[in-house]
Amino acid sequence: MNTRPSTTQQRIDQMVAKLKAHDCRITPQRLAILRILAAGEDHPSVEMVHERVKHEFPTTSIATVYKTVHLLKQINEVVEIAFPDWSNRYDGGKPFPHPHVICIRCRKITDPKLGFLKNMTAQVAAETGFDIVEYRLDFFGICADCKEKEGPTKEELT
Amino acid sequence: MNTRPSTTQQRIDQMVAKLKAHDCRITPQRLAILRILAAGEDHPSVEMVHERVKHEFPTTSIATVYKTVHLLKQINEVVEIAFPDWSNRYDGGKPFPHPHVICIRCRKITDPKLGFLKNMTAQVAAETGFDIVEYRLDFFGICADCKEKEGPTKEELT
DNA sequence: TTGTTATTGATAATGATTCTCTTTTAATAG
DNA sequence: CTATTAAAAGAGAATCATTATCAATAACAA
Ligand SMILES: [Mn+2]
Ligand SMILES: [Mn+2]
Ligand SMILES: [Zn+2]
Ligand SMILES: [Zn+2]
Repeated sequence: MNTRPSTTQQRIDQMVAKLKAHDCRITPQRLAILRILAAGEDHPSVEMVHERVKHEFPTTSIATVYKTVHLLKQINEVVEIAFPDWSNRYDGGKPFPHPHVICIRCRKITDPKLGFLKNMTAQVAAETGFDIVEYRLDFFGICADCKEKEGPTKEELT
Repeated sequence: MNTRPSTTQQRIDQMVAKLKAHDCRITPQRLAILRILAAGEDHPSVEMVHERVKHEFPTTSIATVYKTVHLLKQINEVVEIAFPDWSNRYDGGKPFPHPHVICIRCRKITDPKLGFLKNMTAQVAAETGFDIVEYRLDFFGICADCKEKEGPTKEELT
């Protein structure tokens, strides 16, 4: 039933280890935040993480969530999917650049399985003379659930 | 010398036509903003556009630039490259989704020529069940100029 | 030329994120 | 187990690019 892949626990352990390596303390709040992020899959916002953490620790400040997420970003243990129009979203399950598919209706964010990204950055580096350190690839559209709910859409460019 | 490809004038004309089709008025300020955006290549921010427009019309408000850029975005005559950390940038030369290469030192933004994006969105649509309406692909790195200025860099993740 | 109405320009408001500062607490050693 | 100390939590103010507001101005059709 509730069988999570053991990789989630492994990810938590990795994150804790990395934090300790950086002389950071493992507080109960941090551990809770970290567990939520490590689960991945749902790409929550800071506010969403805050809501969930409060179930365990009701006095948790949203500032603490912001600070923890920022810290994890610094040490490359979480990927930030930042948006100018709405809240940033986070993926602690795959802490390296990877593409995302984003529903512009319900804002669901998922990780597609794609095979054509092999040597994308190498090709760009050769073409432009840049040293590429990371990339960001987002596809925007309407998810299957939203399509079903309101029929086919014609134009809906953001 | 100053031979611009005639496509810039064509782009200006396209933008003007589209604005008229939407019952928008062509003011001198708008035309100036539009000329700057149509030139493309440099991907300016609103503030940069404002600075340049003021050479022609010194009383121009930055609000006018924001409003014009927003309008052009609505009618799909400019591509917005939005950032959470710094000012958004705009490309009026190629008003359709295309990849960008961004220097994290000097913030130069260029259009790479890439050939592997053929049926990228189709593949994602098939894989995820989404109707993909647009995408965003950014490569972040150090440009050739910046590399030269300060020697090779090891880690510089944002 | 006139009338209508979109646009301008100046300024206030917004809102997610960051900053500041005091209190609390994790981690370590004795 | 307790004391020590620096990191972290929590609360609230500050930031800043962008948006909203509104009176004054001007584009454009008649
Ligand atoms: Mn992801
Ligand atoms: Mn471009
Ligand atoms: Zn959806
Ligand atoms: Zn550079």
